[in-house]
Amino acid sequence: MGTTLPMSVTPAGTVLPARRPYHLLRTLSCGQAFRWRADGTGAAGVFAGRSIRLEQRRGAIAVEGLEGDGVSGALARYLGLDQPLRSIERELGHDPVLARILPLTSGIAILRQDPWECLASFIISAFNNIPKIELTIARLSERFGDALPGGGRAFPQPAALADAPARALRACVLGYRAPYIRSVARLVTSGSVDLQAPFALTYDEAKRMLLELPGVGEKVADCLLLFAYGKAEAFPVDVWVKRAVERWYFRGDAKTEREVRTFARRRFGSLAGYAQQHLFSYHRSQRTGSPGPRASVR
DNA sequence: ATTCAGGTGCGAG
DNA sequence: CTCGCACCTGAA
Repeated sequence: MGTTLPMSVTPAGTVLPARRPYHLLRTLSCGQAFRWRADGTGAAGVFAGRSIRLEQRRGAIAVEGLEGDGVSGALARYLGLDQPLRSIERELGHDPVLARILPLTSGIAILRQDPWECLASFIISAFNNIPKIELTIARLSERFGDALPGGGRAFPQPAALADAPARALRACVLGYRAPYIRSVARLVTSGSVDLQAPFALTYDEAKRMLLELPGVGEKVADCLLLFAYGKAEAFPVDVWVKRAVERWYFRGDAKTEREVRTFARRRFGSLAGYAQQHLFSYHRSQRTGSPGPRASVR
């Protein structure tokens, strides 16, 4: 899917075309990535070693901070601007539950994140809560990430974490996940694990490989397959999605994690990942009250 | 104080 | 192979 979308560069910055129903803030704030800071109209974060800010305005994404870097195409791909959301949501809308939810969650694309950052981030997410996940990743970046030209820090390179003293990792509130992070960092740094490999593998093959990594179980593996490797048939089952599926598809009857995953992949097929995002986003917004899927989650 | 939070790795049956 | 449980840590 190496798309080359048309784009334009103006003195004000770069502008990427975004087709309806693409929704930038919903995409960046539904738990796929943990470093974007929404600020009402847009979001600030790091991409390709630059601190940038994004803002959606009628059919386009305005980008500040990326002038002349020649990575606009890569950014468009990262943001999922090339994904046919209209037809995807039309298809998902055949499901009565999703048909009811979609008006509130429409426009969520699947990000194409860097595999390493995604791996480390979702290991950290295990048995954790979002504010603390964000805190941990922010501290790791501040302490171990490369300084960026426009201020801010990159997500830490594997090598930076591979050699990190246990004490320094503890200061980032990693808790019991610290050894997992250091282990995967060493595996990647040493070359014994190739994080590019899953791109060329099938969903099942790639999942089998990822499950070998310390700290990576079914849920984290599916997050990686979906958010980094573009395997849209992945359906990560976390506590929120499990509850949502039990409630809306099984009248509240308890199901095992495996049953939920099997059910979803069967029902939604190659679009299971999108279905998961809508279910997760909607259910979580209900539980946590406002601001809802449309706005930022601080 | 007790419970919960976007699970995973264990050992036991 | 399924099931039950401990687990860093901070906020409610």
